[in-house]
Amino acid sequence: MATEARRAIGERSTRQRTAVAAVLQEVDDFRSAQDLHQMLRRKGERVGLATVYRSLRAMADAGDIDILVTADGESLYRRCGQGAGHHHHLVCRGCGLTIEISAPAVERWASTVAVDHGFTDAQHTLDIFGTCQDCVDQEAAQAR
Amino acid sequence: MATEARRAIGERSTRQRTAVAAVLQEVDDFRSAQDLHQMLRRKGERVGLATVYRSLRAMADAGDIDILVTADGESLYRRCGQGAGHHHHLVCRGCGLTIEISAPAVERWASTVAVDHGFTDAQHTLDIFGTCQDCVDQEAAQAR
DNA sequence: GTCTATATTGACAATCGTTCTCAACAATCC
DNA sequence: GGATTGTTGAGAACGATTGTCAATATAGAC
Repeated sequence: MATEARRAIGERSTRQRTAVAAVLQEVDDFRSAQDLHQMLRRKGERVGLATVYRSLRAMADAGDIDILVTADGESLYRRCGQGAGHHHHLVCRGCGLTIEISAPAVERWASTVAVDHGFTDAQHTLDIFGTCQDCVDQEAAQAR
Repeated sequence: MATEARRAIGERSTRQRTAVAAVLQEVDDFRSAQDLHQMLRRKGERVGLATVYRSLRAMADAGDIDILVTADGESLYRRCGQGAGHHHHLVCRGCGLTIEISAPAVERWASTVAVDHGFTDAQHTLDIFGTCQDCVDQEAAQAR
């Protein structure tokens, strides 16, 4: 019987978990779990969908990846700068291009707002969505 | 055959739609569609779940209510200050207490960030979650 | 008020992303 | 090698949301 505390998920290194981490390294933008599962299949990696979800959740809990919930409730995942700490995202609606943004001033503002209203343990979400230059150009080309 | 353009949903005023709007007036915080449906039933109003969803979507499209998507993908709805324009929320994780916040400086910042990176048609989401004073007090009382 | 056109409703099926179940499996430690 | 136990996979289950379509109610014309 173990005297140590219960181990967190992600203790063992397995082929599947390595594969999920690897495929996340290949893309720069946010992808859904289903997308990532498809990518793994195409690469010939045989990983169950449930395992993809479990691995992603474990990585998110460990702070190794970012999660972004879309307006229709789907969760998107993306690796983030190791140890980059808290940051936000500028995401292209067309191609998914994602740019990480730091905004210390906004952090301070959010913190102040919370304190001013008597709130403690404050966290916040902040993401900007738009259309990047490339996608604007493409749309213009297609409209022709 | 009508020569006019297709009418938007929400053209007619019905008992059901009035009921959904009324129940939204009774609460100050964000509620799920399922919650609101339950509240209607308890009040004796017989409104189908699908109709609740349709009404909420119509109101959201008209800009009469706010939508907030939780981390687990559920959509929450709340009436918002009529014509208050764009604003953000400070939400209590414990009781759901919601405070509307305006932050012109943040609006400008977000807009600038988007433009600087060549993004157009930018929108953003920004919400702060924390624990309000009342909930902190309650937790402290229970821990005793 | 009556009539008509049609927007709206409701019950239920269908969809979709995500989580659960549990027997089979494999990583780690001895 | 063998035991222990975290992990996996297939499919079922789940929950929120949307689609379907006949029945109904509303707004405006008469």
